[in-house]
Amino acid sequence: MDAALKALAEPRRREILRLVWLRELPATEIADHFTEVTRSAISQHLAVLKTAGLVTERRDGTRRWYRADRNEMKKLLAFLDEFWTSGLERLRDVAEAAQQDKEKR
Amino acid sequence: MDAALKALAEPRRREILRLVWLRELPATEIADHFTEVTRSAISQHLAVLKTAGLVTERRDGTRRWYRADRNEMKKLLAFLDEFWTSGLERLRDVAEAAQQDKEKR
DNA sequence: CACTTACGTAAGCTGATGCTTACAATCGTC
DNA sequence: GACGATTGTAAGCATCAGCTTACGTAAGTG
Repeated sequence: MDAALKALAEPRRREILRLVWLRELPATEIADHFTEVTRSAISQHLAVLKTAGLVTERRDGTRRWYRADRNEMKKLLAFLDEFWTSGLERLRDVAEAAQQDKEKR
Repeated sequence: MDAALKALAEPRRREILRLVWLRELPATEIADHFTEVTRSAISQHLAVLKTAGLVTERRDGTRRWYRADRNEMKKLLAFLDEFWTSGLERLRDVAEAAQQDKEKR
């Protein structure tokens, strides 16, 4: 989850994720979309996305097909959403802080 | 928005954001929550969060009070959500890719 | 006006990260 | 089995990011 967030912090990787969001693509074809960077760089980005769980790899002969693992993105959204929803839970911490304030004075 | 995502990729900054999510806190008090890092480091993290628009700063005498700007997080959630919802829009790209495939063969 | 408190910031170190240029490995084809 | 295609990977480099220490600054306090 932490890895997913870090992976998404990179614009190039977000672009890759967009490419394989709705369709499966072989590595070369993904790399072809990026004219300013080497195929090797894209390969490394794909590795990061894969270990972050954001894409899956399927081997077929000499090709490797990549596709977005939407489930991981779903988890990420849930995690960030937690910042909102579980605010109530953190009221405990607020209470503690208020107590500490009191003790300080 | 890009900056916000990068800012959130750092665990320490997420922790800070949690601290000021529901209440306003002065810089020193925020730093006190982190025993493994210097106050200076936290100050720098706060600067990052601020330029990313994730927190706001309010000066009062010698103190600076920080608080989460939930609006920015909302924008971020909307952006990530777009990965899901506007999948249809990207069908255009899929169609283009299919066309290119055809031409290749 | 000295002194303290509450902070930001400049300088420098170090490890991570994105990139390129080799090279290696695997699979299909002739 | 040689060869081209498709891909990962190792090595090296430059830049970035997080950290510390040291210093600067502005506002309260005696």
